[in-house]
Amino acid sequence: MKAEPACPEPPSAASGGPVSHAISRAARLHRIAAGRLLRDLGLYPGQEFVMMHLWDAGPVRQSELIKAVGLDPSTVTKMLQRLEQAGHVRRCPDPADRRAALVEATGASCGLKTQVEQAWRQLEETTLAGLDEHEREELLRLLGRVEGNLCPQAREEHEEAADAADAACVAEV
Amino acid sequence: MKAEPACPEPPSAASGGPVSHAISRAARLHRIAAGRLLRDLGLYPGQEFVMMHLWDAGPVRQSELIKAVGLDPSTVTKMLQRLEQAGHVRRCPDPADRRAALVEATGASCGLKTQVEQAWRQLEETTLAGLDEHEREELLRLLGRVEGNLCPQAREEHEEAADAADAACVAEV
DNA sequence: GCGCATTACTTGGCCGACCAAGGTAAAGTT
DNA sequence: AACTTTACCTTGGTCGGCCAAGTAATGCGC
Repeated sequence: MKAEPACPEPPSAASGGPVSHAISRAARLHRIAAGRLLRDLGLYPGQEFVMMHLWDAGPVRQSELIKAVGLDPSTVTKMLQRLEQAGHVRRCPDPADRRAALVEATGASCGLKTQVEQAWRQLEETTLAGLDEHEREELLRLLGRVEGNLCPQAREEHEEAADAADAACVAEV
Repeated sequence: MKAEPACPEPPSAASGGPVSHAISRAARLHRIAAGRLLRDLGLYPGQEFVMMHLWDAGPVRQSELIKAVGLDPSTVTKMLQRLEQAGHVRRCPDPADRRAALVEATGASCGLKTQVEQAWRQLEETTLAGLDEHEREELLRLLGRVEGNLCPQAREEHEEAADAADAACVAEV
């Protein structure tokens, strides 16, 4: 055995935001689990989203892909470079717009599609084991709300209310 | 305006696992939001967990810290190197065990504590805006279940049932 | 037609995070 | 006492992911 995620027990310091902590941790474990399943397929966690979109959208402009997965453009660029090098993806310049690039999944990646979907279903089931249909829907609904709360670009008003003096601090000998 | 996370609308391809998708996306947005708040404090997302533990646990062995945050040892090592260089953390060899290292937050980092807690509270509130107390508890409970499902080290039986032939695939001209 | 903003992507840099492999010191065995 | 295992940490490499800045082509106003 190696690192053993180990499920760091009830987080002593859930002090500030218990839900925030829970989100981070659950997501990390989820990503690791996804990574394990994907690894055997030759994909790295994160790439599934790109491939999935390409598989069921066909050739698309890179900009559209970026919008679809919601990642930073630079992230997608690098990911595509690696996916291309791995043979999962092909890119060619858009004849209609010379600054744009068209991206599509290669035929070779086709076989992966089924496997990735299978893995993804398995991950879903593992993740939600022991939850009934109602709970799953509720979780989905709540996560949707969270997503909605977090993404609105309008987050200008930072509301800096930093006033409280610093309390006693241990450490520092 | 720059990238604008943009909240990529109802994910066309939520096909396989809707909840898994929701977790990934919500977590990513959450992390970005955390990053924005933390950035002004001179911390990078992820480091908060380490600092929080150090603040309310005092000097600890690195191994204990690793167990507490549940990250890979190498991740913590590098993070500590950066935190040390930034002056947030101090490390010294454990006199009782020469292979171990003791870690503690520096006095300078003390002022940060309050601010981080404040930021973390704000993040929690932003994340959960519009959810009543019952919904928050429910979300926390469900995330806890997910965490439990995902972390059990016993994930030996991979259950490879890859049999279905690959379906039709578009792309590839 | 010319200049300027927009759009589309790339490059470089930095971090968190993983895995794999290594080195050293303590604990357990024989 | 010598050997083996285990624990603790580090190094190196690779990825996803962000930001900031840069390049190139398009479109718009004039």
